[in-house]
Amino acid sequence: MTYAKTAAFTEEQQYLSRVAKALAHPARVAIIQFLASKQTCISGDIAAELPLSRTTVSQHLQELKALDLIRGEIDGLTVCYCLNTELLHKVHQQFTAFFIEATSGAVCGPDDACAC
Amino acid sequence: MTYAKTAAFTEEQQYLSRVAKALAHPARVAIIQFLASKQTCISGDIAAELPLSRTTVSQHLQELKALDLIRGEIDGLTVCYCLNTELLHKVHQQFTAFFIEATSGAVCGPDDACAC
DNA sequence: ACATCATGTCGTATATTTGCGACATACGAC
DNA sequence: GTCGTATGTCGCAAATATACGACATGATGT
Repeated sequence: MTYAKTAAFTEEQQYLSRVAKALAHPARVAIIQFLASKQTCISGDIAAELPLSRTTVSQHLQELKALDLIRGEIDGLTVCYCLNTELLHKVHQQFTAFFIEATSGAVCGPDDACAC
Repeated sequence: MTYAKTAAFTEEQQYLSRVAKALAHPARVAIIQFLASKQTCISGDIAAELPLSRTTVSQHLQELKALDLIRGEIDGLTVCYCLNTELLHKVHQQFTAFFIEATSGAVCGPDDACAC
């Protein structure tokens, strides 16, 4: 991303944007929703469900795994992916805090009406 | 992003990922927080607060404006940016729904323990 | 050991993002 | 009108992301 001056931003801002980037692709959103829809963890069936090649899905999985949003357990021949619900809960709280901070001000009206 | 088969994903997944991409950069998170911190809307002071050139900040503002997350009112010589709190509230609800869906399953334990 | 199946990794082509300088535009003061 | 200020737009270079074929790895069955 050419984050020239990354150090100039808050840790909170950087983490929030990293997680947001993880969700910044419909395939990754779909992967998380798919894992959530199955009560039991699923392996490479994920690739079969998405309109992408195994390679691409694998890369998306690695990105989600890099943030520890999902976990992968090797079960013999297949790999068992599942959501890290604890971390997802924390991330949810952080996003909520951000949105509450952003919506509490209530500066703009529905149409326009800037309070300047 | 080379969204080869974008049509293959849900509208919900696409919108969620678009908003996530808007938050996928610390500068844009910082911009939203900055606008939220000021009770009154601020113009190009945003550029002065960030370690980026006016040009770059302007581009980030355009990206946020493209999603209608922020609004810009021209006030003579300066432009008055403010948050679209209504939309932000809706987006917050959508994110919350997504995270609740993702965390309700509770598949993985804290350490590992896949239920496969 | 060997063949087979499920995954992951590497290399690569294309598309997008990021950042900024240079220019264009628009308003207000004179 | 002219000048100075505040923004936005264009164009370019470098960094990332995206997608996938080809190959490597690792476990299972015979």
